[in-house]
Amino acid sequence: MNDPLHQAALQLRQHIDQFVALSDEEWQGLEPHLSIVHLKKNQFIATQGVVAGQVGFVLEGVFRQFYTKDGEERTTYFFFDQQLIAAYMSCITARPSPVNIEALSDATCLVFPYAVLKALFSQYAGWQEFGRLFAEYIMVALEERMAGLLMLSPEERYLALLEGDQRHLLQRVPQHYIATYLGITPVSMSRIRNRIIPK
Amino acid sequence: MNDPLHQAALQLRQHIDQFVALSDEEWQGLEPHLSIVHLKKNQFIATQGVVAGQVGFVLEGVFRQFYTKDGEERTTYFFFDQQLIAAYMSCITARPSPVNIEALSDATCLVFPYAVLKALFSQYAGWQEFGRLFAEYIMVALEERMAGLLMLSPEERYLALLEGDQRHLLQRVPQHYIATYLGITPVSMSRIRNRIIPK
DNA sequence: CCAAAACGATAACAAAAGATAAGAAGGAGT
DNA sequence: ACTCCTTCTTATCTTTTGTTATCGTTTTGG
Repeated sequence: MNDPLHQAALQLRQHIDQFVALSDEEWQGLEPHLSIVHLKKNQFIATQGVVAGQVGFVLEGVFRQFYTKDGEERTTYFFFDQQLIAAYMSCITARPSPVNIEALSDATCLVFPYAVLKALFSQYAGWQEFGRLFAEYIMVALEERMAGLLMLSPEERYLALLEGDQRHLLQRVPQHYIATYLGITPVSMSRIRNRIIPK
Repeated sequence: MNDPLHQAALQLRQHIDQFVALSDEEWQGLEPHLSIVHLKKNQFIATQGVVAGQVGFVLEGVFRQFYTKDGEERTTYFFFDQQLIAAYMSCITARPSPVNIEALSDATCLVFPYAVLKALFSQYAGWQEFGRLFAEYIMVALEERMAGLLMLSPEERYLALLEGDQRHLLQRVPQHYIATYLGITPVSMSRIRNRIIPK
């Protein structure tokens, strides 16, 4: 019995159960394909221009997903413990990933091939439903993110971050990454902080 | 036989077939619940604060989806012929819609209750798969939209619109709606146009 | 057919953000 | 303990965008 792997697998199953309750048989479709990967700080688990084929589940560590353009980086998401992580657009479309995903700390992930998940979608009703619910979940998150970028000023976005579910993010991630996450420069964010805090 | 309704239903089926090939039986699960709705210009089919329950399919007309905040409007999407249309986030989450959807012209839609679709999801594998693929489709579109807002300057966003799949949009929609779609003011967009066109 | 409203361009000014550079503070690794 | 690198702040200058208002033009509705 591979104990740490099994332990991790249980955590993943628990996470997936928040979307759908899988039968043991359905779960057995995935479990044999799981493995554990250790990553060092600054290591990439997805690279721009490369078709992504792996899905991960963060056991420990912090990650950022970001675009680059003309040497500039814009962070689109942060990933923490107990979260599924993947260049999901690339998996779905089977096209080269537009984004990179980088570990911001030493990290441990459970990983499995997207191809396995895709096969499970067509094989088991439970997995197919998970696929829908998971996509819907991401969709809602993206909609809210887009609405924030479209509706709020940089200052309002920073305030929203301070007061939102993601508050913990500020303690665990360098500020210049957060700045690009908010669609502004680190310098500008520093000014905003200055404008806000005194009040 | 209700001919115009049946004709419209065929169009919808054809559209859905682009995601999955439904069996006749699966299709029959939806068809009886379809009806046709005529809308006048400026009429709303979804309203901020109200839980959305209907899904539509545009047979004719143009729609915009927009947020309001402090009396200001920001357009998040435009809908045209042969597209599914709904305050989908609200349907999925069963929470009050954050957005309005308004007809920009007189319009005709095929409509059905989301509850029917939801029931079909759990009843038929084909519909469940459609649910996943449709959510993934929207997800990819939202990701690209978010990336545009995060990575591109207003001018680049306008250029991207000029050269993108949505080019036709410019002919069919008033410019001040497009401006808020790009996350800028109409005045600013007018300046951008001036800066661009001479070249 | 006419009056009112909507639309788009433009100008002038204010506010905000970007670019760049310099410097302080803290950590990591040797 | 020391150096180097990263992170963050601050200052200056420039550019862009927002705001407000005005003015033709077009569209709409009565």
